[in-house]
Parts: sequence; C-alpha cells; structure tokens
Amino acid sequence: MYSIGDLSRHTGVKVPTIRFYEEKGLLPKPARTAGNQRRYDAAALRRLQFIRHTRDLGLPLAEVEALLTLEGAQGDDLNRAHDIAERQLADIRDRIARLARLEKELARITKACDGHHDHVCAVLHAFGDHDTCDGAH
Amino acid sequence: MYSIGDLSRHTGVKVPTIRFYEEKGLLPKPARTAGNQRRYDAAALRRLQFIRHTRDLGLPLAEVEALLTLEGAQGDDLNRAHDIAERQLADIRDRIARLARLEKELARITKACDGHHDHVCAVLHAFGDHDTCDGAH
DNA sequence: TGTAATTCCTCTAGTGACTAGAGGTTCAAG
DNA sequence: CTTGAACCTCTAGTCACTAGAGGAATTACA
Repeated sequence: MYSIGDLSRHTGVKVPTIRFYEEKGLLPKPARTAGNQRRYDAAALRRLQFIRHTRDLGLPLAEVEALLTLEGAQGDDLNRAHDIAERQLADIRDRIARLARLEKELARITKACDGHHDHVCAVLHAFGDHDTCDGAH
Repeated sequence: MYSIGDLSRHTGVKVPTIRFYEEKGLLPKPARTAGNQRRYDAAALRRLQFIRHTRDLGLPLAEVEALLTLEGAQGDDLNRAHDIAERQLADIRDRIARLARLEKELARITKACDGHHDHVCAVLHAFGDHDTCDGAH
C-alpha cells in the first residue's frame, strides 16, 4: 500500500494533482486509513503512470479518460484507441510545423536588431510589423 | 474612427478579447460615442496589431506588456526588447525539440498497433509503458 | 420616418489543468 | 512520547480567453 506521497514519488505527479485527478474521476477513490489518509494499491500506481505518460504526450484529460475506459476493450473499441493516437500524432506534427515558422520569424527579428542599438530598435518595429513575415499566421 | 467590430475585423482579434485587453491595461481606454460605444483611432489599431503579432509568436501577455512599455525607449531598454525576443526564440526551439521527441514516440505507438487488432491493442499497452520510450520525459 | 437586424454594452461564470495557501489532523521515527 | 513531516479539506488564484444573459445603441433598408 502506497501513501499519496509514495505515489507522487513513483510517478512524478504532484500530490495536489493526484487529488485533482481523483476529483475528476480519472483515478478511483482509494482506500483510507482509520485516520482518513489515502492508501493506494499497485493498480492505482499503474493507472497513474498511464495518465502521466499520456499527459506527457500531450493528450487532454478528456482523451486520457477515453483511453482509460478502453482498457480491456475488444473489436471496434480497439480501433478507437488507435484513432486517438493517430489524431494526436497529426496534431503534434501540426504544432511542430507552426512552431518552426515562428522560429524562423523570431530569428529574423532578433537579427534585425543586432549591432545597431542607436536610436530606435528594430525589434520593436519587427514585432509590430506582420507584413514582413514569411509565414502567414 | 473604428468600432470595436471594425478593429476585430482588421486584426482578427475577437471582440470580447479586445475588451479583455483593455481591462488588462494593454489597450488604453478608447473614446466613447454618446451611446457609450467604443471608438478607436489608428494608433489603437496599430497597438492591437502589435499585440496580436506578439501573441501569435507565443509571448505571454506579461511580456507583450513589457514590450509595449518599451516603445520609444532608448539605450539599455532597447537591449531589453532584444532579450525578450531571444528568450522567446530559445523557448520555441526548446518546445520544438520536445515535440519532436513526442512525435517519434507516438509514431512508434501507432505503428505498434497496425495490422493486428486481434485481442489486446498494443496502443493501450504502449501508452502505459514508459520504459520502451527512447526519449526521457 | 419606422422598423428590423445587427452590433454593441456590462456583468457573471466557465474552460483546462493545475497550483498555492490556510488551518487543522495523522503518521512515523527516534 | 514527542516532534516534525506528511497528510486532510476547502477556497481561491493562474492564464488567456470564451460563452451567455439581458438589455441598449446603431445601421440599413423600405
């Protein structure tokens, strides 16, 4: 049996966050000691690790919950898990592409300023000036 | 003179968001008609475009505000604008690197499932299994 | 000029995913 | 048996908006 602090140390999820997950129904309500403190079993630990991992992968809690209900699923439900993963992959690729565009533009902006801090900084101008952007956003 | 809706159409910033920016002090309180509706001038439009652009670049409102107060600044203050841009560039590069790791792992997960939806989907297993990740998070 | 559609106003509350703090109780080590 | 760490509940705050209620002003057209 683990205390909430044990669970936190094992998973890297902070104590208040574990309680938050319980409140949201992502973790089942655990057993309690006579003094009302939470005590978890190995299944709870695995479940929390699953949540941690999927959150790290960027899935919103609603999708994490959807995946959790698919545990032990069969047939079409399995495809659903697959779909969630693929959707998330597409989303991440999209985010990477957009960030790459922003990177390019910020690099341009910082370079615009290097060397000549005389009177008016080009950074401020470049930040305000959307027209000179390569990428559209 | 622009109405709040005009400003919204010109900048792509939604009407309630413009009011929100005003409340936060990012936009000065505009003139009002006899009927209490907001009327903006060209300076307000430029300022909102600046905010829009910097927000698109991922800067939090606090940094946007810092940049706005640097308008017309001189000397060391100009370097400060430059610093903000560089910090943001470093941050974006970091985010890209982390997303790239996640992309790799999600690609692995979706592939683990392709082809054999017989009994237990490998996606669910892979989501829960952090040990087989290449990247650490 | 009348009226109807659209836009605007303020205000409150909700979102996601936590985080922080107050004020108090229980547990574990020495 | 004491002390200090870890635990409890509850409320409120964060960020950057977004949604909705209920009502007033403006604009377009007949």
